[in-house]
Amino acid sequence: MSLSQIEYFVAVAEQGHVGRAAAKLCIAQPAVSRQIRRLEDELGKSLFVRTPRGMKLSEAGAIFLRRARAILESVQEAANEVRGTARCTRTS
Amino acid sequence: MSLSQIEYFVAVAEQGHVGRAAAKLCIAQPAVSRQIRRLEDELGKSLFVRTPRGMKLSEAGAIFLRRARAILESVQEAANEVRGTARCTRTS
DNA sequence: GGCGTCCAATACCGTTTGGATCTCGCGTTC
DNA sequence: GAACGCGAGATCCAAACGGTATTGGACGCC
Repeated sequence: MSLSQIEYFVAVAEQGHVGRAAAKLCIAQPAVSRQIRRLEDELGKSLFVRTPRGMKLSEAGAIFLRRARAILESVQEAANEVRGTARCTRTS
Repeated sequence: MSLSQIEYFVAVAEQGHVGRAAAKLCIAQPAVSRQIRRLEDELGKSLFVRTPRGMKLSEAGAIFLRRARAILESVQEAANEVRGTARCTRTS
C-alpha cells in the first residue's frame, strides 16, 4: 500500500468516477484504475461497486475512506510540522 | 513521501544505525540510506545528526518520529479494519 | 435492432523508482 | 599507522508506475 494509492482512492471516492478523479489528479485514467485495483487486491476486499455509470463506495470502501482521509491529513501535518509550518491545519 | 520512507525512518530512529535498521528491514544499507536522504530532502530538514557512531535524531527528527509512528499505525489499523479484523488494535 | 456515448479494464511500451553490490571516505581504536 | 565500524556515493538491474491506444459492457437515442 502506498500513499498515492490512498490518495487516488479518496479522489475516486469523492468523484464517483475513475476518469473524473484522474482528471483532478492530473494523471491518466488507467493509472488510477490500476492503483485502485491493486489496493483492493492488497486489502482483499472490493472498495467500490462498479456500475455502468461510475464507481460507488462499497461498505468496506466507506470504512476505509474515513481512515484514508485521516492518514493523508496526518502526513500533511507531519510534513508541515517538520518544515516549521506547524501552526494551524492549513491544507495548502 | 512514501510509506516505506516513513517505515525506514522509524527503523533507523529506533536502531540508531542505518546498517542495523537495514538488517532489521531485510534490505541493503544503501537503500535505506537513500530513502532517508530523500525524505530529508523533501522535508527540507535533516532528520538525523550523522555521527561516526551512527545516526542520532535531530530535533526535527524527534518531532517527525511521533508523527511517523502514528501514521504507520493508522495505516495498519485501516487495513485491519477493512479486512474485517476490526476489533482491538492487535497488530497481527 | 443498430449506433454513438460513457464508463472502467486491459495490453503494451517507455520511463522512473527502488534495491543489490561494490567501493570510497571518515573517525575511532588499538 | 593499520584495522575496524559506520554512512554515503556510483553503477547495474528488476520491479513499479504512468501514458497511449484499445477493448468490452451498459445505456440512451434514432
